[in-house]
Amino acid sequence: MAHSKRDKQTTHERIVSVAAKRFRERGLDGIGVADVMKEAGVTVGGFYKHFGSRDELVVEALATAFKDLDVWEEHTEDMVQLLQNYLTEAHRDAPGTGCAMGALLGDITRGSKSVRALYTERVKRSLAFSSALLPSSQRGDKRCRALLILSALLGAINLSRAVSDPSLSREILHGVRDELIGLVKPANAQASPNPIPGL
Amino acid sequence: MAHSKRDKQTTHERIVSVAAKRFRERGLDGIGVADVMKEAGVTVGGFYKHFGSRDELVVEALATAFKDLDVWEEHTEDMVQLLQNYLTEAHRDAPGTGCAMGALLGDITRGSKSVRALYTERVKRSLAFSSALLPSSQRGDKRCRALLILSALLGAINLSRAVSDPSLSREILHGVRDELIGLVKPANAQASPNPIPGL
DNA sequence: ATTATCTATAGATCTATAGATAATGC
DNA sequence: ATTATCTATAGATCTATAGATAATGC
Repeated sequence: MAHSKRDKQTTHERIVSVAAKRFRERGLDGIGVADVMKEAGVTVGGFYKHFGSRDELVVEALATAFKDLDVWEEHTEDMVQLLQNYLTEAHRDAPGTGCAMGALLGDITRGSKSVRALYTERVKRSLAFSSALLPSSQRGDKRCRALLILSALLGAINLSRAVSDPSLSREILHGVRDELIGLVKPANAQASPNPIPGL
Repeated sequence: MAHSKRDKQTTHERIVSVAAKRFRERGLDGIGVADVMKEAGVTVGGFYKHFGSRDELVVEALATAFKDLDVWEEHTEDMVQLLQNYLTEAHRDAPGTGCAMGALLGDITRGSKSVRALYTERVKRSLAFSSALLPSSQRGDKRCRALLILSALLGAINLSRAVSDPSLSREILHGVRDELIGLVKPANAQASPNPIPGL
């Protein structure tokens, strides 16, 4: 026990990293500080030397979880690729390392002011990112299209995790994915603004 | 104290009714049995004469909350009407009496087997209902379109409740609503398979 | 001397149970 | 006599704090 200042920082990072994972898996109320500390390899007593309150950990963990989204966006080149990566069984089954906006969607409403503010900023960033990925020739407003896509992605990943029927879960992921791809794809014959006669 | 069998039944219904409202507002873990009993006008000690466990109350309350959806569906004549009623600020601000699929979306994943099974059945009913409302001439699969609409509705209502910026919240509701209406509308010039001349 | 972490526990909250009380209903 | 509800509490869990311990770092 009683290590250096440098060690304290890595301990702190370990605590936040464990929390960022477990909160996404079990919800913001789904794991207590004692269990987080234990999984980080320390005991509960030191917690308040690291955080002023439990909610401070929640805020830090949320910020850390959002970093995964920044990385995700950096590796995303177009909207179809984003849709194909987001709506997968692998993502559905790994909420702890997946999209925190999705994993915590339902928890945020009941969260603290700071938690909601942080989440709100992340939503704004995602909307800006999605808008920028959409083709400018798209009919209608790019902003509204981005709002629809974000809502559908968050709804579908949550729904696919909620239902207990595996084949329905798969159907949700693939159905919504294909439907959204159909909306953003450079529009083949079917959906052209100038319909080709006979189709 | 100590009323008739008839009174027990109405007490039971009052407990479930309070729970159906509060669970939607605060989540399945957001209110304890003591507070539910108190709001129903009884004390906590009688709880286990009404329910075998807390989870039994959750299941009954969920079933009761879903009855509001049955009523909603009965009063819904077309998809545009459904979208216009669902994605409103009034609905966003009244989760306790609103759509339970939306209010509890994020909680179900961590719910009991019975809770998830009940939720899953309700999702299946909603998908069948939405499919039936869609015009059969719609390009693409009606089933996939219904999956997209349900995901977008649940995602948007949750997102509008989560964000702390009121104007963003409004934008989500109205943007997704208009975008979905654009997808299902008997299609003006842009996307109609059988465009009516002059419309 | 300071401090990072430890053991121990206070105090709040929650589910579930035990036993008492006062009506109902054969 | 049965039973619907009551008061009271056991036992588990959780956040937060107090004080001890054993390293670090001036």
